[in-house]
Formats: sequence, C-alpha cells, structure tokens
Amino acid sequence: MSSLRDVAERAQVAISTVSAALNGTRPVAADTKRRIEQAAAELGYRPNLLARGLQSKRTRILALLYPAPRSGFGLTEMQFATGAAEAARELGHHLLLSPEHADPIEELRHLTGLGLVDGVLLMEVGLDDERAAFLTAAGVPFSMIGRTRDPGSIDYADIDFAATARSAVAHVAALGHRELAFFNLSADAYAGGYGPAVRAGEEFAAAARAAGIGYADGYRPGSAEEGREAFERLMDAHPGVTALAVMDDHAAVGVIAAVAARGWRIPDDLTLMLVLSSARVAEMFHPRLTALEPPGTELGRLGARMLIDRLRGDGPPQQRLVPCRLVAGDSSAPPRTTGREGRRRA
Amino acid sequence: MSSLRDVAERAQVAISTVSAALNGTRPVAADTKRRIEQAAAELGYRPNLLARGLQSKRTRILALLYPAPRSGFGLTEMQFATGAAEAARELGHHLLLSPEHADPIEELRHLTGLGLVDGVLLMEVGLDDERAAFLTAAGVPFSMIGRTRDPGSIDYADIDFAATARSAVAHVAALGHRELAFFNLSADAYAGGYGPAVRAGEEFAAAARAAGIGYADGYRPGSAEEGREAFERLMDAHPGVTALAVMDDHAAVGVIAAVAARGWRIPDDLTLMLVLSSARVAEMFHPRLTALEPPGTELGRLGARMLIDRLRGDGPPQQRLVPCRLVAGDSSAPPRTTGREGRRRA
DNA sequence: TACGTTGTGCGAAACGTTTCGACAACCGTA
DNA sequence: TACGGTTGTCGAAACGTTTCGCACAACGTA
Repeated sequence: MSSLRDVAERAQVAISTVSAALNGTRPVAADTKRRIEQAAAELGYRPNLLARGLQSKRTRILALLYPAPRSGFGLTEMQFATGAAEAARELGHHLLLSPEHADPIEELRHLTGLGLVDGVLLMEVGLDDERAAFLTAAGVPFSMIGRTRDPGSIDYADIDFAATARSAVAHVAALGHRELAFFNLSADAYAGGYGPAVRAGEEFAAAARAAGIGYADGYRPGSAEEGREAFERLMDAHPGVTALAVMDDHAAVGVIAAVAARGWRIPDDLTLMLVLSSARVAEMFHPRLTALEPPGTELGRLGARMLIDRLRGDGPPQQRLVPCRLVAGDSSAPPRTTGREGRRRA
Repeated sequence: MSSLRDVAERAQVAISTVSAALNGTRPVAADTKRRIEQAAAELGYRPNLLARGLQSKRTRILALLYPAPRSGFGLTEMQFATGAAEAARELGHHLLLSPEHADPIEELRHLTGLGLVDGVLLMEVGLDDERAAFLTAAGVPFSMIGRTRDPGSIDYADIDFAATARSAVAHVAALGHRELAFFNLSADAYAGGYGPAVRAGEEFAAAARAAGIGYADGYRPGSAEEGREAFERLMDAHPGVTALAVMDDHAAVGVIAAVAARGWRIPDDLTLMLVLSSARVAEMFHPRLTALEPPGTELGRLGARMLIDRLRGDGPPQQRLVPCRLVAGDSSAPPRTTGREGRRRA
C-alpha cells in the first residue's frame, strides 16, 4: 500500500503538505494541490486508518453491543444492527459488532480501553442498565437503542410506546370493539426490567383508559402453550373481550390454536394484533395478522447518527421516540353483533 | 489511558522490556516480569490496538460483508453475523459489520486499502462471485459462508445440501410417501446464481432419484400468492404427490392456504416441510411445520474460525459442509391410504 | 530602505507499539 | 587472567499519520 510519503515524493512536496492538501486542513496553493491530488490518484493512495487514529485519537469506529446468550434474537435486533451499520457507513464510520457475555461491564472496560472505538451503541437496554451507568461514569460517548428508566441527558432512540398503544387502541375502537385485552412478554422479560415489556404494558392500559374502552391485562405468556392457557383464562375472566394484542410471537400461535379449538374464527370472533413484531412475521400466520411493526432499521440508524453527532461536538441531547407502524392484516374485523357461538373445549 | 511508557516508569525498566514481558515475546527474568505485571495491573494498562496494529500490520479485525439492499434478511443471516462475532471474539478478534451497496468491488477495494482489517468474511456468495475473484487477485485473506461454483482452494463453510436433501427424502420415505415435490426459491434468486437455490434444487432431485421415489420440481414461488398457484399447478400435473418441501417461507403460507381451500388438511393430506428455515419460523405456522433448519450460527463460527486460522499461517484450505438439522413438526405424517377427499376450489 | 503582512511550504515531534542490534554482567573453562 | 557463551536489559528505529512552529519569498506600506 502506498503511503503519504510515496505521494509526497511523486508530487515533489513535503509529507505535511500532502496531508494538508488532502484533508483541506490548511490552505495549499491550487497548483500544488492539483499535483498532489493527481499523484494520490495515480498511486491509489488510501490513508491508513490506524496511523490516523493513533495520531488523532479518533478512529471513527463505533461498537454495537449485543447480548450474546439471549437467544431471543429476532428480525428487529437484526434491523438495529444493519440500520446502524448503514448510517455509520454513510457518515464515514465503521461499526463493530461486539457480543456481550457474562460480565458486560468488564468487557466494556476492556473494549473501551483498547482505544479502538470512539463510542458505543447500546441495545437491549434495561430500565436500570448498569452499562449505561458505567459508560456515563467513564466518560465514554454512547447512545442507546431503547432507554433506561431515567435517561437524563443521554442520547437515545426508542419506540414510542404511547403512540403505538394509541394507534392500536384506535384501530380496534374504530372497528367497534369495546373491550380489549393485552398479553405482555413473559414474566422473565418483565422481571428483568426490560423496557419494552414494562412500557408497552403501561401505555396500553393508559390508551385504553383514555379511549374509554374496557381493558384486561396481567397475562404474560411466553410460549404457544402458555398463550393457549392465557387465552382460556382470559375468556373465563373476561368473556366480553373481542380484541387482543399480543407481544410474543409464540404466544400468538397458542392463542390462534385456542381460538380454533373453540370453534371460533379469526377475525370474526376475535381481532388479533401482534405488537412489536415485524410484518414479515405476521405474514407467516393464517390469517395474516395485523401487526404493530417496530421501526427497527430507523432506530438503528438514529442511534448511530446521534452517536456520531455527539462525537462531532456537543449539542443538546437527542432523544427520539418513533412509533410502530400499524400494518393491517386479515385478523382485524368488527366484533360479532350476535354473540359468539361454538363449543367450549372438553 | 496509561501506556507502555507509564508501566515502564513504574516498574523501573525500559519500554521494550515491558513489551517483551507482557507479550512473552522474549525471555524476561522472573523477578522483573513480576514487577512489570504488577505495575501493569495497578495502572489498568491495556495495549493500544491502533499502535500495535500500525507496527505489526495486524489489527485482528475482520470484516463481515453483507448486502445492504437485499431486504430478504432473515434469522439465518443474523446467525451468520452473531456466530462469526462470537467466534472472532473467542479467538481475540473483532468483527466489523460492513454493508455493501451498488459497487461491492470498489467498496471492497476501499475497505481493504484502509489497513483496518486483516481479512474478510463473505456471505451471500453467488456461484460466480466477483468479490471472491477480486479478493483472490488482491491477495486479501478471506473466507466464505456459502461457496462459489468452483471454490478452488478458498476456505469456506457452507450447507451440506446433499445430506440435507437426503435426510428430507429419508424422512418422507420412512413415513411411506412415494412421491415428493420441491418448491425452490423464486426465479430472481435462481437467476442471480444464488448458490442455495441451485444446489438445493439439484440435490433434492438427486436424493429422490437415489431413494427411488417420484419427484416433481420446477416450481419457484416467491410469495404466498405464488405459493398458492404453484400448489394448484402441482396438483393438476402430479396429483399423486403427497409430500412437499418448500424453500420460501411465504410460499409455504400460500401452500397451506391452498390446502385448506381444498378442504384438505396438513399433515393428513399433505406432508409439508420448510427447507432452510429456522425452527423458530416453522413454529409460527399452524400446524407447526417440519423444518430443515440451517446451521446459521455454526456456519458463521466456522467462517470466522477458518479465516483466523488462515491469518495465523498457511495450511491446507478448510472447506466444511454442514447439513441442516431436521426438526420434526406436526406437518409430517404417513400419506392417506384411501385417497384424498374434498372439493376442488370453485 | 526598513519593516510588518500574507501566502506557502518544510521539517520535526508526537501518537503507542514492536523489533532488533548492542551491550553489561555473569558463568564456566582454558 | 583472559575469553567465548549466556542471560537479561536497554535504546533507537520504524509503522503512517497529524500538527505546529518556523522559514522564506513576495508584497505593500511607512
């Protein structure tokens, strides 16, 4: 690979002049500049990022941390990563994919100590995320996809759960439903202080109240079997419920089975919505489910962008909330007016 | 951040001695070594990767290239990435996520010219992949997840399509099926010289022939609607088919709808298998589909590992084929003995 | 004529490593 | 006592940048 020195020789100038000409960091005579640029082009010169980073203390490399063991990795997380990589690239940065293991803090300490990355992008942020606390204390620039309970002045991009819940409630209310139920993520996720589980739960309740429609929650099925059971319990306790929003894909499978087992049909006897699942997943179901699709790619892009902004200079904290997009499927319909028929399971 | 010099001062030795002691690159007296290690620990010393890389010409950073626009990004691709990141980490390397755009070659030239990465990991490899050709010519170490038509001595990890097809055929044959059909990926993917489409097609045909069971192919539905149509055409042309392997998730949705529309049931009237889809996707269907799950994580790990091996030194090319895992669902059953009943669609 | 100003370009230092030849101290042997 | 061999340590160069002070010419002004 050719270096700055090679270019300097070929253009018959000093190394520092080449650097100045190529980076525009100080004025260089037009003629000289042209000569230098030509020489650089002829040699196919590319600046060595390591040397540059060593000197300037800025590598233009970002690290995206992701929890390695947590198997619940879906399309949305993938979109965070690809969106962030895209945005980073567009802004002249690179993205490192860094798995986290048992001791995230120690790993973070290691990673940031290497001098390799300028900043960190956190995903799967908990309400009380120790990584955020550590990075703040360490003075390492970072941004979050998701947010802690009290983000203070930390940059973040997260789902607008309030708007998402409102649009879901409006959707079923417009169809004429008067009673909505909500199945949250599994107890594990809830107990772990996982933001989406907590916030979605709260906001659906609030949105239903605001819209003045009946609301039932407290269910947290994490599998098909649990989804089936939850639905049975729901029907026992709240037989008037005609619309259901489910957070967990697998739970939805169980709900659908339970509905079918009763001899009921979707959407005639139940309007079913998948919350925080991509439309691609919703299409796998039959009938195609109405989905509230999280803006994964956009959140990833935003996260990267605001981190880079932060690195470029100080500014007010950027905190963005983006709502899910409601993609209507074939699982939404007005409630039956005549009451449901069909048998109960044996 | 503390540097080698700080450690040297604190331990009262020369910088080069510290380097030698910490890296074990030359013998250092036990006593001195202890002193140095203690000093390093006290200062929380971490070697600066940039400086190290600049000097040693090895950064221990790998780049994983992924096609940015192609929206058909699924769980499997995610697994490639996470698996590769995992393995890289375990072996003391870092993984860069690099999106590819319009001109992959130019971007590759740029990326490798930066001196930032030691090697490249290619995914979504076409039968005649220009990136592979370029990297070979440029002398850049790389490995592939997937493979070109003629990989020569390039390291790769790919799906063992032959074994996968054999296990699928064996599965249905064991159930008593005598006639199998195969729905390949869409014509687009096929025309693009996409390895999995071509190889899976060939190997299913070969496996069926070897097992002596009837076989029908030539269908390439890429959506639910096309899946429905393809199934109708299949039943017209080959009414004796009782088992079907489908590559495209969405096409499977259409097939299921078409089966239901005939008043038929899965698995009673049709055994349906999802090829190269993860079990997590197969579980979304009702009934839960039998899946041939691609070893995404393992391929990612293997790809990274063999690339790192290659960087460490020369050795024979590593070329690994890993079969998909057959995860039996509720869509597999023996064929009806009495012939199918039910109405044709209007 | 003497002197600041401006526009250009140069050289050297610095970033934090690795690497390698030089060398001091010590041992055993002739 | 002198001498090759070992062992352990040091100092300096090099990797490819950026940055900064300085030199130098040309020029306008007092």
